[in-house]
Amino acid sequence: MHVSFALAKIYTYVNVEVIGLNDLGEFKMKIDVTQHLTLGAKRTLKAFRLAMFEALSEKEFDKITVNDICKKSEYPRATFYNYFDDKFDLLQYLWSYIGKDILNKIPRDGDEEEGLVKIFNLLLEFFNDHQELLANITKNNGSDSHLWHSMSGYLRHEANILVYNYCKDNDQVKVPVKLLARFYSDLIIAVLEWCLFEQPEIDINTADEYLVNLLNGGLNA
Amino acid sequence: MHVSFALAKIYTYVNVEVIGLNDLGEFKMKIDVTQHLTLGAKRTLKAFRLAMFEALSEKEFDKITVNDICKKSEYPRATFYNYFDDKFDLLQYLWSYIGKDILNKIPRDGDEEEGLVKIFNLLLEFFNDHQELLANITKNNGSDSHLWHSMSGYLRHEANILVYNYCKDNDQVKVPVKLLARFYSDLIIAVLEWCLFEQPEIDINTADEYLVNLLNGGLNA
DNA sequence: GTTGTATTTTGACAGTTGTCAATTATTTTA
DNA sequence: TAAAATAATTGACAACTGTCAAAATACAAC
Repeated sequence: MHVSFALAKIYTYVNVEVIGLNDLGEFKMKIDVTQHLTLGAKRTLKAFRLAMFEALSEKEFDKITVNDICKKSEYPRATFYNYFDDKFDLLQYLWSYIGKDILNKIPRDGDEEEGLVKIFNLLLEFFNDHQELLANITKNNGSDSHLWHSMSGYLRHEANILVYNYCKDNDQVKVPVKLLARFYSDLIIAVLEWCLFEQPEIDINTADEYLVNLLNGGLNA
Repeated sequence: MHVSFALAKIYTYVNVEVIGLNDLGEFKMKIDVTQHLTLGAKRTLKAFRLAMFEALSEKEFDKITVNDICKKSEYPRATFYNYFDDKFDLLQYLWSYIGKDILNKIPRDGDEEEGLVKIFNLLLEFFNDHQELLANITKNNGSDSHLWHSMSGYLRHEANILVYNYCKDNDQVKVPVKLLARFYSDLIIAVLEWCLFEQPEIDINTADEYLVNLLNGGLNA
C-alpha cells in the first residue's frame, strides 16, 4: 500500500513535472528544466547539484546515499524528494546540466556521415577537455558503473535526437529512420567508450577511422 | 560504516562466489552457476527463481520488494541475501537460467554475417515462441523498463561472446576485434528491440534485411 | 501594508534494505 | 554411529527510503 502509490502521486503544488516523452526514447526527470523556475527552486536545485558533484569525487555512486546529499546541501530529506525521485534522478539532472556544454556546439543539420563524425568528435573532445570529470565518473568504478551508464545513456539520447534530424529527410534508406538513428547513436557511444576506456591514448584520426569503417560496414573492411 | 563494507565482505562459508569477469564485458552475479551446488542450495535457488518469476507476472519490477520474494518463497530475508546481492542480482540469475534455452541452439563458429543473422533469428524466434514471457517482462512497463534493459543487457553480453568468437580470427578488419564485436552485438539488440516493440508484426525476412542493410553500412543503402 | 494564494520547506513515520552473530541442518570422517 | 566440519538458515538490528500533512515562506492583488 505504501509503495504501490509511489509513482501515481504527483506534487502538483510544486513547479515540477514529468518531461513528455519525445518519440526518440525515454529520458524522464521529475523536474522540468525547460519550465520557469523560481529563485528559491533554482537555489535549491543548485545546492543538490553541487552536493552530488562533490560527493561523486569522494566516493563511488553506489555508496552515496540521499542522506549524504542532504547533509552536504544542508536540506532535509523531504526537500530532496520534492525535486527528485531518487539519486538516479538527480544524476540525470546533473548530466543534462553538464550536457548543455556539449550540445550547444553541435550544428543542427548537414550531411549524415559528416554529422555523425562531428558529434563523435565533439564528445571525444569534451572528455579530453574535462579529464577530471571523467576521472570522477570512473573513480572507483570501471566503465561498467551505474554512473557511466547513466551518463552515456544521456549522451546516447541526445545524440539520437541530433542524428534523427540529420537523416529524417533521407528517403533513400532501406530501414526505418528511427531504427537508423538508433543504430547511429549506438555506434557513436560504442566507439566513444572504446576510445575512453580501452584505448585512451588513441589519436582522433584513428578514432574517426574506426567510426567511419564501422559505419560503412564492419565486414567489408 | 554500515554501507562501506557492503561489497568487501564475502560469505566464504557459503558456496557462492563472484564470476570472474571475462574480457568481453561485465556480468557479475553473486552465485556461480558453473560451480557445484548442493541439493539444499538448488532447492533454495529454485524457490527464489520461481518466486521472482511469479512476482513479475503480478506487478512491475520496480514495485517488487525483496520482502515480496521472501513471502512467496517462504524463506526469511537473510536467506535471500546469502544467495543474491539484491533483487537485480536475482533477475540476472533468472535471465541466465532462462537464457540457456536460447544459447544452446547457437553454432559456435562459422561465417561472420551468417553467424550474426543466425543469432538474431534465434533471439527473435525465442521471443515469438515465448510471447507470454515477453508480455510478463513488458507488462506495466514499456521497452524502457529496468526489466527489459536487464534482460537485453544479458542477451547483448551473450551475443557479444558468440560474435567475438566468429570474428576473432579475422585479421582483415580495420578496427579492433573487441570493438567490432561490441558493434555487432549492439546492432543485434537494436534490431531485436525494433522488431519486438516498434514493429511487432514484422516478418522475419524484412527483419533480416534491416539487419544486413545496417551491417553493410546504413548510409550507402 | 494587509489579505489571500501558491510555493517551498520540514519533521515524523511506516516500510525496505543489507548485515551479523548465533543457530540449525547436513555432510564427512573416524 | 558419534564427533567434527562444513553448509545453510534464521531473527534481530541499524541505516536508508519515500511519503504525508502541517508549517513556513514568498509573492501577488488590492
